[in-house]
Amino acid sequence: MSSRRHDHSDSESRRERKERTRHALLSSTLRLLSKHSFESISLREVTRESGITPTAFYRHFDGMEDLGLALVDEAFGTLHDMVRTARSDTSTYDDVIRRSVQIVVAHVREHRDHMRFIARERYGGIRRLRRAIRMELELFANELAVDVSRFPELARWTRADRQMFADLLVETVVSAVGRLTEARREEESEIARRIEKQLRLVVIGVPAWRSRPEESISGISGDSVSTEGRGIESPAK
Amino acid sequence: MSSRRHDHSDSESRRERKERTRHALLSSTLRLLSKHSFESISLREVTRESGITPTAFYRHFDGMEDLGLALVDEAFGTLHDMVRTARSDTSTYDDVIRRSVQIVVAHVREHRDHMRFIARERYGGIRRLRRAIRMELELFANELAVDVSRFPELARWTRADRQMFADLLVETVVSAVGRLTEARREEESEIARRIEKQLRLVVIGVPAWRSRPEESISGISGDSVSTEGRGIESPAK
DNA sequence: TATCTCAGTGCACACGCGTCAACTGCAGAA
DNA sequence: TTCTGCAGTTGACGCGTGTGCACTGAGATA
Repeated sequence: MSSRRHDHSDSESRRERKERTRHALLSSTLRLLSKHSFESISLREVTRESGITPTAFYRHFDGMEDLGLALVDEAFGTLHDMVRTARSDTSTYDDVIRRSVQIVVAHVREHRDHMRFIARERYGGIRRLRRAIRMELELFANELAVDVSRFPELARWTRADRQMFADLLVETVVSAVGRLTEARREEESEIARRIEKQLRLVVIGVPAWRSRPEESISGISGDSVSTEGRGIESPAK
Repeated sequence: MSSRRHDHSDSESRRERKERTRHALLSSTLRLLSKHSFESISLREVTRESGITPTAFYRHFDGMEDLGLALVDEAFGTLHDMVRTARSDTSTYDDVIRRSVQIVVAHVREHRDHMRFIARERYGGIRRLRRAIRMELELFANELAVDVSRFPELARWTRADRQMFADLLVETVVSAVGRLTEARREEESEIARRIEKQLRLVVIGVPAWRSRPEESISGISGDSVSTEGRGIESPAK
């Protein structure tokens, strides 16, 4: 793990040192992000926090936007690991939802800064960052949409409906993650409880789902049957 | 609409002129917000865009944060009007969801900048702004939670469960609003269609809902019954 | 009419910013 | 052992920033 080529290695190789500085830049930025939006963080602030001079920054990144994209990679890297774990665990628990929520909460605890970065900059001021984050989240939703086909109920759905279902789940979780990253420790379990309920409510609607004709959104079509008698009742009066 | 006190009013009163400048500051900021996060917009930029000198800014606001809070008021002002309209319309349509989505889409079209401001700065870098926006959204959710008690099914729920239900609806809509504000006109109807489906899926789960004991989140409790046989089936194998 | 109020101006200040060109010193290749 | 590549430094640049102070001029008041 330490010898490069033959040996004599004493402290650190050149590559290692560079990697260490790069990492310092990333994690300094992450730290600053707990108080400020990415766009309002300056290159100089980051280097100051990392203990290097401003100009040395360019040995690692083209500019702040480039660093931001690297941050997206990093954050989603650990996230993917998490999801892989969650998925393999899944089969051993019959309450998929509860277990998943626990895993998410644990992940937020361990990677709070990464998760905050994702939850925030998804709506942030820098286009390319927003796009990159959204794309990754869409990717998750797509995988999930395929994944849930394992359930017979959902296998009967159209692909589009499964997509919309997965999208709802992902969006709900990401919103909750956003709150979690700002919550104090003792608020976490309350948020966790609520998101678990919300997911459960969504899932519970699955067997009753019946897709509708697609073209009737514009409001011109006459079809206006409410929830088709399977859903909620009409107001008391 | 024009005479102040007796008459002679020619062009504009002092108050009117001041109000006009104030509004210019707000709407300039709103315009700048389409490309940048609030925190990264400078006071000078705003005044430049409004056609006044930087120092005149302070005749209207203490600083940018103060202006931001005024923007929250403004944005939620029009939003409240919208919701009031939506609520009164409700009784005449039996598809509440479809109608509500239409109203939201229309509102986003007409107040795109306000809605983008809300959707973005809800996760933005300035604490007080985030807090103010969240508080207003919570208020909406609370009202909605009370409102849905009109439906017999939901009247039987616990208050906490209605709250979590309203919260899910609000969160889902706000997320969609965030996407809508960035969508091109021809993408709008697709987003609208999806959010309508998502709301419908959530609502369709309502009759099947049964609340659970609250204390079992920590994962120690032995209760691990999945969806109580009412929800989704187990994986195929 | 004369006087007061106050939204907006002009100028100046100290400071933080991103980036440039020239450099230093050391790890690794020859 | 010498040479080279490159992470990091130094110092300077022109520019944008928030804010303080003294001001102006027109609308409101008396």
